[in-house]
Amino acid sequence: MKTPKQTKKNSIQELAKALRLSPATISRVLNNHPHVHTTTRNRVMAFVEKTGYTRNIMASGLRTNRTNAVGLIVPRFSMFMHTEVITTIQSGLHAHGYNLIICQSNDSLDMEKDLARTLYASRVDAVIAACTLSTADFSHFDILTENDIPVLFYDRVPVQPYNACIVKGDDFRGGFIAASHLIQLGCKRISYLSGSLTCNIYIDRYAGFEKAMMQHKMAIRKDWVFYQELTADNARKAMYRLFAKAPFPDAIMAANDVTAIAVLEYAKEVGIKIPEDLRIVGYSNDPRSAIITPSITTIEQFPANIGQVIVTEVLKRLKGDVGSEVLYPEPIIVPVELIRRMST
Amino acid sequence: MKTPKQTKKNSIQELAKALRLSPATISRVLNNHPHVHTTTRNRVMAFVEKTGYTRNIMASGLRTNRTNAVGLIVPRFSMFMHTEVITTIQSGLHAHGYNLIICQSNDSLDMEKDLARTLYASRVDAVIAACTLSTADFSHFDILTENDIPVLFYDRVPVQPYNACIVKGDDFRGGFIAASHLIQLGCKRISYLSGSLTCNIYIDRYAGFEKAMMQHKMAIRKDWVFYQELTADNARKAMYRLFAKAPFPDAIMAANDVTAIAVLEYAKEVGIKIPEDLRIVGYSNDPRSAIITPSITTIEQFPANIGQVIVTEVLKRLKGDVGSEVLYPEPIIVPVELIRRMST
DNA sequence: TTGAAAGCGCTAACAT
DNA sequence: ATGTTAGCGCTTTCAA
Repeated sequence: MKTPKQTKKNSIQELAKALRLSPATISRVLNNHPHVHTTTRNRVMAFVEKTGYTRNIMASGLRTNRTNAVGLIVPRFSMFMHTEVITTIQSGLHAHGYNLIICQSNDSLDMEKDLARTLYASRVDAVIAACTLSTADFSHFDILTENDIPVLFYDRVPVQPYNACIVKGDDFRGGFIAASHLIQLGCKRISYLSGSLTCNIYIDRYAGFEKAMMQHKMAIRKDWVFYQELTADNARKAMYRLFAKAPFPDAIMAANDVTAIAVLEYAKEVGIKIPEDLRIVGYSNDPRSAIITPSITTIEQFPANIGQVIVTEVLKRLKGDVGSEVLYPEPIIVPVELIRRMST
Repeated sequence: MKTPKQTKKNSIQELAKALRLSPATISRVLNNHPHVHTTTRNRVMAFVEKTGYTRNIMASGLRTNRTNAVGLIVPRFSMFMHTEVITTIQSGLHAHGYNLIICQSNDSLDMEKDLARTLYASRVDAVIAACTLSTADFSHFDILTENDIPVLFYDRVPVQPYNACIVKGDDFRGGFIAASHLIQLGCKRISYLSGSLTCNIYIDRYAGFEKAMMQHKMAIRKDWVFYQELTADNARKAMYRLFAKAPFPDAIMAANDVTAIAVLEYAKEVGIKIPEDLRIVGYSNDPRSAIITPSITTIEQFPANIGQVIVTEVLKRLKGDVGSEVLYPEPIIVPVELIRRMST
C-alpha cells in the first residue's frame, strides 16, 4: 500500500534474472535440494526475503500434481463434535504445510456428491469426510480413490467395506456403558431414543444398548424405543407419548445430547424429578450438557483424539507411507468414556 | 474402483482427441462461451458427462489467475460466533462456486502472519479475516492488498483506516443497550468485566457502557471495571475481589458470555441470588447462556447476518463490482439486539 | 464456428 | 553446482 503499484511479476524468472541465475537454481533453493552451493543458496534466500517473493502454488501444483491442500466434508461444522475435530485437524495439517478446504454438506446427499466432485476438481491431496445421515452408497467418492486421492471417513462412515481409512468413536461401547450405567443404578424401565438406523453411529450405539440389556436379562419394550431424527421437537413428542400412560420409564437413554437436553427440559416443565423419577443419559458431551441443571451424564467421544488420529493417518497417506495395497483397512476405533453427572 | 485402472489422462486434450475437436473448443464449451455450435456443445457435454471429466482447477487457475478459492482466518472456529459466521460464509460462497480455505490463528499474531502469507501463496481470490486480540499492526495483510487480492475484516478489525472492507456488529450500541437495560432496572452499582482495550470490540462495548452511564449521571467506579482476558478463571477472580468487601455491586455487565456464565456459576456457588442480589448481562448469545439456570440476558449479534453481509461484499469484490478506487471504505455495521432473560 | 499456438510459473530430466 | 529445456492442463488471442 505504501509503494506505488509495482509491475513486479513475482515469479521465479524475475528472481533468476535479478540474480543472474537460472530459474532451476532458484527452484532448487526454494525446495531445499541438496546440490546447491551455500553461497548461492544464501544469496537467493536473502533476495527472496527482501522482495517477499512467495511461490505460486498453482504453478508448482500443476507441475508436481500436488496442491498441499486437504479437503474436508462435514454435515455441519456447527455440530459440537465436528467443530472440535476440525479444529484439531486444521492445526495439525497446517503444521505440516497443508491447507484445509472445509465444506458442509448440510446433511444433503446431493450436496455431498457435489462437494466430492469439487474437491476433485481442486485436486486436493486427500479428502476427509463425515457423511450425511442418508449416505448409504459411497460411490461418489470413487472419483477420488480412482485417481489415487486418499479418502478418510470419520464419525459417519461407510457400513460396507470401502477403499478408505475409517476412524470412529467406539459407539458400540458407548451405548453399552451408558445402558450398563443405568442398569447398575437399578433402572428397570429404560427407554431408548435413537437416531435412524441407516447410520452406523446409531446402529452401533443401539447394539451396545441391546447387548447391555441382554446381559442383564432385561426385555426391550418396542414402544419404548424410538428411531427418529434427533431433534428437540421429536424428543418432546417421544416424551409426551412415554408419559401419556403408566407404566412410565424410569430412565431415558438418548443417542445424542441435543435429545437428552430436550428430554430434561420437558421433564422439568411437567414436573418429573431428575434423577429421582427419571434418570437421563446423553451422548457426546455437548458443552450444554455440563451446564444445564441438573447436569447430564453423557458419553465423551474425545473429538480432539479423533482429530489427532485423522491427522496422523492422513499424513501417512500424504507421505505415501500407506500404499494402495491395503484396500479395505480395518476401522480405527477411538475409545469413549462415561461422564457421570447429576442426571443419574 | 470397479473399472480396471484407467490410464485416462482426464484432460481437455483427451476429450479433444476423442471427439476430434480442438482443446480450444472443449474449453469454450466448458466455459459457456457464446460462439459454439449447439450440436458441438451437446456432443461435448454428453461426453463430459459420460467420462466424468472434471476440469483441473490448478491449470485453469494458473492461466486465468483465479483459483475460485477464498481464504478465511479466524482466531478459533470453536468460538460460537465464528462457527455461525463461517457456516453462513461457506454455504454462501459454495453456491457461487467458491471454495473456502479455513485457517485458525489460535489468537497468535505470528500464526496470523504466516497464514496471510500462505493464503497469498495459494493465490486465493479473496481473504476474510477476524484478527487476533493482539493484532494492532495489519501490514502483514499488505501482501494481499498489494497484489489486488481483496481483504475483508470482520469482528476484530483494524482500528486504523485500512484498505479493506470491514464488517462488524454494533458493539457500541450493544454495550449501550446492555448497560441501559441494567440502569432502567434500577441497578445503582454496576461492575463491568471487559476484555483488553487493544481490541476494537472491547473498546466499542466499553464506550457504549460509558455512554449509558454518563447519560444517567452514574459514576463509573475504577475498581469495578476489569480489563482482562475473558476467561472463566479471570471472571471468578474478579468476582472474588468484588465481593470481598462491601459495598457490593448489584449488577455485572460482562463483555462476553463465557465471562457471564462464569460469573453466574460463581454467584450460585457462594449463594448470591440472581437476579435479586445481582443482575447479570452477557454478550453474544452463546447457546449456553440460554440453557443455564437462571438463563442469562445477553446481546445477540446475529452472526448469520454478519456472515451474509460478508458473502455479499466479498462476491461484489470477486466480480470486480468494487474497484480499488474506494480505498478506505466505511465499516458496515450489523445491528444487535438485547435478549432479556431470567438473570435480569 | 473452429483451430493453431503461445504461455501462465514452476519443476525435473538431462546436459554441462 | 548450475543451466537448458520441455511440459503440467488450461485459456486466449489470432487466424482461418
